[in-house]
Amino acid sequence: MGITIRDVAEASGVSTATVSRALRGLPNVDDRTRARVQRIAAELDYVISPSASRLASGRTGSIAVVTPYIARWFFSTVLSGVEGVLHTADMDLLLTCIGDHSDSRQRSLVAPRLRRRVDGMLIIAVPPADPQLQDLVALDMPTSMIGLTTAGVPSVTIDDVAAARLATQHLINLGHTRIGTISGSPSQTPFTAEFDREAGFAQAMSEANIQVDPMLEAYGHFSIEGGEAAMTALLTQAQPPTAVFALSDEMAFGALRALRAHDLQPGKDVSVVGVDGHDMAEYLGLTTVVQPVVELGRIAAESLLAQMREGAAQSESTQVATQLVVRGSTGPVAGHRSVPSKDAR
Amino acid sequence: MGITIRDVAEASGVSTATVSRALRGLPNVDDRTRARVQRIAAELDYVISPSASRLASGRTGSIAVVTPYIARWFFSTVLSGVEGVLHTADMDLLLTCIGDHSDSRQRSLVAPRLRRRVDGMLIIAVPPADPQLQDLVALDMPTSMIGLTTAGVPSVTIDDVAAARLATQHLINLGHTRIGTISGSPSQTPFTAEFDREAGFAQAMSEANIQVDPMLEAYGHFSIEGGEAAMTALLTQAQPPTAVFALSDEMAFGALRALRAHDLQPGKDVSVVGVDGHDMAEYLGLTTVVQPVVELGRIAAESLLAQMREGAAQSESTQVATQLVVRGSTGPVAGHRSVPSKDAR
DNA sequence: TGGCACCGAGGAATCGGTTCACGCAACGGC
DNA sequence: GCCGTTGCGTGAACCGATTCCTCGGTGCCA
Repeated sequence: MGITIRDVAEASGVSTATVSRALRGLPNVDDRTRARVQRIAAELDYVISPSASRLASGRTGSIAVVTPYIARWFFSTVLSGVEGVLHTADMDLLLTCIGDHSDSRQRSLVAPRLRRRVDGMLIIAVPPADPQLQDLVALDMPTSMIGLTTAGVPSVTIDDVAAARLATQHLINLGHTRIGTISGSPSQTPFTAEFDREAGFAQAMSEANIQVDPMLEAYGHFSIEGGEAAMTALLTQAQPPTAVFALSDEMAFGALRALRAHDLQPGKDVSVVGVDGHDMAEYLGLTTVVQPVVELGRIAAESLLAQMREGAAQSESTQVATQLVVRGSTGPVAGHRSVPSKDAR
Repeated sequence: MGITIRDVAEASGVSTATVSRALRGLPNVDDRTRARVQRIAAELDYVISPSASRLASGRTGSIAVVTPYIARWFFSTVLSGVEGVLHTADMDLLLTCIGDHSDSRQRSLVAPRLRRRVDGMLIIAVPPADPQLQDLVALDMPTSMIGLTTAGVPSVTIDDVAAARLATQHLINLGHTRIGTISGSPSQTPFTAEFDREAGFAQAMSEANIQVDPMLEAYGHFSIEGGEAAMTALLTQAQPPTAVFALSDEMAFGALRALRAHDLQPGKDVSVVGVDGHDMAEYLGLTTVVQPVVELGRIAAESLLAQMREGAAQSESTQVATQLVVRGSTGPVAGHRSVPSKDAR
């Protein structure tokens, strides 16, 4: 059925060893021999058997991408960046979702499955507390993490503290002092970003000597509906905030919707700022701190490949810059003269 | 280094053949023997080598998913459905993007790469005219397509003609007669869905004896910005439409935005209906024909697995039902008494 | 001219499972 | 008591590359 390396060897009158070397561009092959082998391989429509190659060499030529969600914006966008790099590097991309379809007893089956199957892993923003994460790290293979940091594992993230500060300072510069937050949830397993963004918010507030009002903290569970509910809760307070920092764009979207439902105008009656740079943020006129998500995936993939090439030597973590993009959803507090210069840093 | 099947065989005092059968649940193994082997394999922390297994058996245990986009809503959502099924079936999911990163000379490299690497393919909504598509089909392996039909290849789609009719009839029932369309583009390589949705629109119009005005056709390139531009173009006509059928939700989103920019109220001044059931449609109050996208992926994956099990025998194509979901973006034409009963079919 | 390094190439042992073709018992029916 | 099954297992031949070791030949230097 299939053409094997032996067929090519016979047809070109050399040994399989030479064919192997010729086709892979290894040295110790005469240029003319190499050319002939390549031509004959092409004529025969020879395709190498990955299984055999893997077995013999011990390398699988594939990378696992582990993610808690596939369809969510952040994750699929990262994934597209990853795929681009892996594709050009001629690596197979094995997609695995650590999700709820791994019911209780099935959980932690992901790690063993990956054992002899891939040469490296890319882990996208799994909550640090996820029990599967340890199993994965324990595999002790080249790994790079995205939007998630763990001791000893190289990672690519944004500076979430800085991003949150940027967003908060923007509101402060516009004169807001009653600033609410919409964060995830106190009970749910949090993402790394959640901690840091909360910390960044607190920092910015304390730097500006503004007291954080615990009444102005609401939980949006990182979803649109959650954000809407959270904003509604904030609006029905005795002293509602004049501005709100949502820890994610999706929650900010929900907040915008809640405002509309209350006949309030974003950026005028209440300001809303998010973090993420979601595709729809521009569409909805949301001011947000944009992170280069595709880039995150690309860098992590490149870094993983480098790590695999150079050996475990260079395991550095990277932080990518973010950028505040001001749109209509934020504006000066009533009766305040804005200080736009401060935002431009 | 690694524990091999031989180690397990020695430790349990049986041959490798028996270990292989015992661990894979094949017959001709005594229950007690099987239990012992399983226990010892677990104790030794034995993990089978996929490469060796693949080489020997000829099966790869992996499925390629080929898609033109990863980050776009439809594609990532389908993908998540696919992943769920493949994961539970214990199949590896190889993700490949047929994209622009395959520059001219690199193109069509996707198909040969897949040759001896996977047991089957899932192809998501590649434009039928894409030259790579033929190469893939020519591979002649178990395949299932999603949102795309090709002769001889089983596929899972919605009835796009019916979906478009549903959307159009909804507008007609509301009394609209000047109905515009926002479709892809006359020049761009079209998706299968594009043809059918246009056809469905035309059908519904002719059934209602409404003349289609060629002036009311605009091109939105299946993007938000495109949809916005298209709607703007429609609005600046001498006789703008009172309702618009957008061939995709994303274009409909753009249309809504254009309406807002012109201070027109969706569902009151101009009605807009889309097709897709995009996540954000509910958020934006868009009336749309919802297709069960995750389900599409699931069904296609299941069908592919069945096809691989039963041999090429049952290669049926499936059409999944859609549903009109009415929201605020559509409403009766000024001075019309709506006939809601007709929508309920 | 002898010795050495190097280049191009071949032989053959792996890599770690799968599976085919049997072997050996025990068992049941006639 | 004999023979045909049936159930469990074993041996060993693959699967199709990779790669280590070896080897002949050539050019270069001493």
